Amino acid sequence: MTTQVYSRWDHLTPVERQVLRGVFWSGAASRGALADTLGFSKSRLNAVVSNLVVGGLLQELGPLSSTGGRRAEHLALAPDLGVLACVDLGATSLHVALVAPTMTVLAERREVADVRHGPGRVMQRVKTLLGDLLAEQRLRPEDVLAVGMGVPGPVEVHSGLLVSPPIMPGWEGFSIREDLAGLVDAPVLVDNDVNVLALGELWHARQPAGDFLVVKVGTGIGCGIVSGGRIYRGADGAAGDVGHICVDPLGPRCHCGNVGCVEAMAAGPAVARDARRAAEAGESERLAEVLAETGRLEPPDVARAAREGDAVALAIVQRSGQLVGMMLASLVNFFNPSHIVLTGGIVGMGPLWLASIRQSVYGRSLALSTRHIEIRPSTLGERGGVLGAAALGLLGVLDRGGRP
Amino acid sequence: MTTQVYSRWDHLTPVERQVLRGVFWSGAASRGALADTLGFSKSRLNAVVSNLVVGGLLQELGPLSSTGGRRAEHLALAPDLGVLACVDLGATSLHVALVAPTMTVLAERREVADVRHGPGRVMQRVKTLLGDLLAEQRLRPEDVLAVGMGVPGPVEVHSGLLVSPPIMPGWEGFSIREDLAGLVDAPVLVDNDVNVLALGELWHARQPAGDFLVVKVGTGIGCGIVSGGRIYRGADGAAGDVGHICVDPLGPRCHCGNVGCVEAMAAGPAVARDARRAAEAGESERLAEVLAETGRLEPPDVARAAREGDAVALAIVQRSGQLVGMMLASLVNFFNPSHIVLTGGIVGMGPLWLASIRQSVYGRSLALSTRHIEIRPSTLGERGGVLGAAALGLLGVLDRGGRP
DNA sequence: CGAACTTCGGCCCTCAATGGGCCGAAGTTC
DNA sequence: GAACTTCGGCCCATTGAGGGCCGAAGTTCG
Repeated sequence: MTTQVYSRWDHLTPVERQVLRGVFWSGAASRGALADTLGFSKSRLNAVVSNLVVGGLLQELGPLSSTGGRRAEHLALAPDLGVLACVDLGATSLHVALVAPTMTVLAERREVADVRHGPGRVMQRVKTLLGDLLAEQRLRPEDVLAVGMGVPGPVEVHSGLLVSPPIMPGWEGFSIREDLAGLVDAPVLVDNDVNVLALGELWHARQPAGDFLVVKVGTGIGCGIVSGGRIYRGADGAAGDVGHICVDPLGPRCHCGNVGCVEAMAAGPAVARDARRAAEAGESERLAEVLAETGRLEPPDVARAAREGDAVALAIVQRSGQLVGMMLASLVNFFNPSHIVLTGGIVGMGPLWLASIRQSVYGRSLALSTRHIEIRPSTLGERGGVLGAAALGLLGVLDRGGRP
Repeated sequence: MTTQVYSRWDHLTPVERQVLRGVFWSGAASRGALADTLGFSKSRLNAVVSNLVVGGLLQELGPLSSTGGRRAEHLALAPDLGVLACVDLGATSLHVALVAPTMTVLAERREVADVRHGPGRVMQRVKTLLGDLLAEQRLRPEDVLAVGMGVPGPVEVHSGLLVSPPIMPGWEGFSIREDLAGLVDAPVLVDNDVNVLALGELWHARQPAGDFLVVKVGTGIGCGIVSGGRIYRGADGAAGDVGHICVDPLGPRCHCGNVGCVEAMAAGPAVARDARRAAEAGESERLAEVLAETGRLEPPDVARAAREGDAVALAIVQRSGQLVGMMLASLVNFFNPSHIVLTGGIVGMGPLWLASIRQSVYGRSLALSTRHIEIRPSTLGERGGVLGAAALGLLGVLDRGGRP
């Protein structure tokens, strides 16, 4: 496995890419199923597949279970193709992983980070961690097939440049692609973190189809949009910036300059702020205790207090859910998604918060169809980011040969 | 031109359909331009085109202007293919037209209608008007290539059935397709009126691409969504139902059961209601005069009073614009459209209303990109509906052979 | 005013790829 | 154990795609 790997991907024909995408999406694919899915004749498909098997891009994993006749051969992306280097950068966290083309996490590192420290310090950690993981897996930089990375701000996907990230001062115009070029000689795909999460959910659904939303509520609030099975980025790549949707014309002023932004009223910092205020004002003994004992009061602490019966904490949790739900109700009426996936640190607040969101959304969704919309936490959990980044990197190579 | 026309369309190959779609979208197309657009070699394209010309589906309209060498032949859809029967049904209006495949309106009728009279009475008028127009143009029912129709409520596009239309009692489950089957033996394509308007705008932009919104403000408020150059309908076909987005948690109760719906506070009836209230309360002499003189007080009347300096009328117009703008601001943050097209009766209120909308949207759009979003009235004017319906019918035939 | 250059459309010919048919292998259901 | 299904591999005729070439029609120079 040398640099030839990269060039091998680079010289794939469009049809070969199409077949590999088919294998990626279908998961456990046989030749027959692929031919049906892609609308190929079995001759054509077989010609392409055998070529890819010989070339080492596809592997046969033995027979699948029978459906009444001879068992089909299980096709999968070859693991010795290389690995996907995946980075999930949050506002306050960094998650780096190596993922096989079969979407298995081979190794990972998670640590606290702060994007406000600027690209220099953060990217240094990214490179160090990636290097450590590669060494741990006895892999060389040439073995990296593609790099996928999610960042907590808008990205000009084509160039991979960050554009005016409000919570990422100092990153404006920074080229992650260029920065990582020294580490690995592979395509670098960068996108907004919610888009990356949405891609992860899309992969998890095992089909490049559907219309749904992935909403991340943490330090800020963002939304990944899947329309027709594809990530929707909007006319300028700024779609999904829902944190500054107004949910209360009489609400408090947000740092963006407007009033009543949902992010300023219901995201993590707002919950923490309200809880601290209640604790300090003596409105809630329970919250005051936690603050005194631990010195901090984070959303999960507030949720715990609410579950344990603290009325003030419960009101704060419900208020947050209600406001997020109001925003989501607008989106549901407009976009009519089949479901909404919730992620981000604040989802750790648990079922009370979720119930408030649901109540708020269902109460404001009038159409029969939208009344049954499913609102659930991500099943991918904390690995959603790196898995999405893996899908981003892999699809970047399969869609366009890594040229974003 | 007999029923063979329909069967001729029905037996087109996918490639032929693709070329015809290319001609439809490009407007004034030459062979070379088409080959480039579609990614065909000139041999391939020429083979298909000559076939279509011989078959009478395409026509050559003489040479285009030169670009430095021999002039290209102007290709267009043949007008003797048949006509598109187009119906634009509003909540209170009916617009029927015959349109040539080249998107020229051949004949039209417009009249007042009320969908609440139920499908029987309304569809009778539709059929009568279509029959009149056909007779006037000396066309037979067999000459109708397809029927396109927009209705003011959600439609299950595949079956052509109306689903739970709030302002269309009695239409639930009514099949327009079946109803019109007796009149013409051609594909019948039915969609929500805003989706039809969006299709009209898409055609007017001369390219099946882009991400934008078409917002209709009249009796209700609806929104047609164009995503990636295609009409986006959502998971259940209910997307764009923005009339019941909440813009004021303390607002008045809407007939839908919630409070603060933008439709209940800013659409035509709300403006009329506020104006009448102000007139009757003696707050505005000007409005009271109009009401006394004409016995009515419609949004355009209010706008006229505002332009003539009436402060109360101005406040009503601005309030409506402000509320619509607040809703649009949410959509802009979420969807990041390149522009927003406004249609519907209330657009007749003019520049004062538009200015309020713009001010409200720009004030709440924080991203640099979304600050420059263009908000403008439809350039298609009152014909937007039937032109969109024509595009719906024609594309229905070109996309899927009329099988919706 | 004419020669050189461009652009366009039609035609032909070669080459490749596509799809269908056929067969043997491997399982399942009686 | 026989009949039926399903799958993969192979072959081969046929189609259809692409490139090249030429003539026609215009434009831009000298």
